[in-house]
Amino acid sequence: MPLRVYNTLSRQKEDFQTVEPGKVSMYLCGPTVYKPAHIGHMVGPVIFDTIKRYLTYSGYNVTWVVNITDVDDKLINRASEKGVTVEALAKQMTQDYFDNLETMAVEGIDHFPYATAHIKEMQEIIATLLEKGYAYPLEGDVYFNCTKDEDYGKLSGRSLEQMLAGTRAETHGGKRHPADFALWKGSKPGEPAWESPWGTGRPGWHIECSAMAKKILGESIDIHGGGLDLMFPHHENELAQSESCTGKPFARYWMHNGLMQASGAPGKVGGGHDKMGDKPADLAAAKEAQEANKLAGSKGAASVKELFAKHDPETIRFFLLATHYRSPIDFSDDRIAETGKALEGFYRLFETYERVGGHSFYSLAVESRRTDDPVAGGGPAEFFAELNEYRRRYLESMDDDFNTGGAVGVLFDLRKTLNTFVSDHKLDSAAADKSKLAALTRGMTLLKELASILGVFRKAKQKAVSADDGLTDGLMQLVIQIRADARKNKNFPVADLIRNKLNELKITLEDRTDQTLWRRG
RNA sequence: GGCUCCGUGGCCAAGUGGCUAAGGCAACGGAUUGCAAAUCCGUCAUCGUCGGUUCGACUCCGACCGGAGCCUCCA
Repeated sequence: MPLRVYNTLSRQKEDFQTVEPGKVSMYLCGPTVYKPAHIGHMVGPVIFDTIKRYLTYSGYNVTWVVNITDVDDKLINRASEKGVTVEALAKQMTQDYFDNLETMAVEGIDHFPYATAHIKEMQEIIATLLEKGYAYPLEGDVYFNCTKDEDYGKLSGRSLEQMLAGTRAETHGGKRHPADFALWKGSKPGEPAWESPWGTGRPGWHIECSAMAKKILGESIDIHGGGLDLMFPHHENELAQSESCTGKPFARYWMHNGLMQASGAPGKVGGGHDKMGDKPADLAAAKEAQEANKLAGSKGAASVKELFAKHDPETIRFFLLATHYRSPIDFSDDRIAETGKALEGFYRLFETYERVGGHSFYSLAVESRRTDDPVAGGGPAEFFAELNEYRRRYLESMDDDFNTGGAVGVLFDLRKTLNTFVSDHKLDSAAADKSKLAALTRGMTLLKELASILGVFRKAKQKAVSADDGLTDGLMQLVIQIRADARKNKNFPVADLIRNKLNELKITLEDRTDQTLWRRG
């Protein structure tokens, strides 16, 4: 079955066909670097990182661009609030963003173009648009002429008439149509500014992406991604500018990820308000309620760094991928903690494998490209049949518009099968039939291969390293030894006392047939 | 008011015009264990409501109810 991708433009899944065979160009709208990233900012990168991993696995050569918006009203305002230069703030926040991406195992981004480094390219597009009559200057600004663009609104499904009806005040008096948006803004004193044929100023928001995508990826790209909130006006405008400029389709597939929502956010009164409607009072109340629901204004807005202190980044990544990318996700600590529990079983399996197989799960070498060769090896045929079925189901899910939620389910099935294999063949004991080991290794390798596509289980988790670690381990071995003696002598009250006290210290003991294991938590 | 979208077991969540509607968390029963832990086996849904289309719908259409996002430079 071929890969199918949901295209916002057509509102349906389409067969995936690239502009150039074998190559994929992908553009994702990046952050405005004015404050530390919150979890919502990680959703797009994690999802598109996974998409890139899967496309690469499927044999495509992918080039992925994420822009950095380092000139913008919010940035200017915040810099002046904090008394630092726009440049310094942007640099600091960009670094924060990069750090977070690394922590989240987002590794596939090939280019991070900066808006301020592409002013010339933006001006070229604006000049072309002016030349073709798609733009007009107005008092030091330059506006895009929506009326001139016949299919304006095709991405978000809005018509100019509808927008006319829905628009309220605050539009620049001289604009020809309220929907017209700024390509170039004349600058006020003290703001970052560049020379231009239309006076000193800075670019409008939308033009950046058009210019950088065009420069790095070309006039027609394969995938343009972003949060659902960017569909209108940002993507709509980007699309309008780019296509009006080049006369070519800008992006084949527009992909929008669902937004993270803070569940249980204060003021989540939902429902009671008739949206933006009638009376000004209601309007204010509705707006307030809406603000409260926004991630940025609620407890979910804790910076990702704060979140990393509470949850393993791998758990967070898994949590994001357990739901379909187009669905909204309710964020809450409990939910992530639940995902953490679900992952425990995998880590336990990896430990078991290391004990049984003699080497680390993480050191297994996996296929980096998709192959049609059946998973095979010496051992029970039913076992291999199951492995093949899991791989088929996994790939089928991913081929269906990157259904990571379905793929995650397969991972859990595979885990169960591997655990069953270990327990059926008593591999986790001294009397293990070592000939079954190769089969287990093949299964573990498949698990690693499939998990790698999601960008999880790729590296051993960093253990909390501290100066006393050697001491702790030594002490634990001593305690375990003492308890083993007690158990041997049927002195269970002492053995249980030790175990219970350790539990209170958040240490869990696991008595196996030939040894006792311990772990924190 | 306009434009998108969603409503699956206690919670989260995948999915399909027709075999027994994935999986996770929680719960319960059992195996295992000195007792636990871990693991395994088993139990746990008719898919918001009402109509319609169809031989047949949870899956298509309509209405209604409930929820979300956007229309106002949040990813």
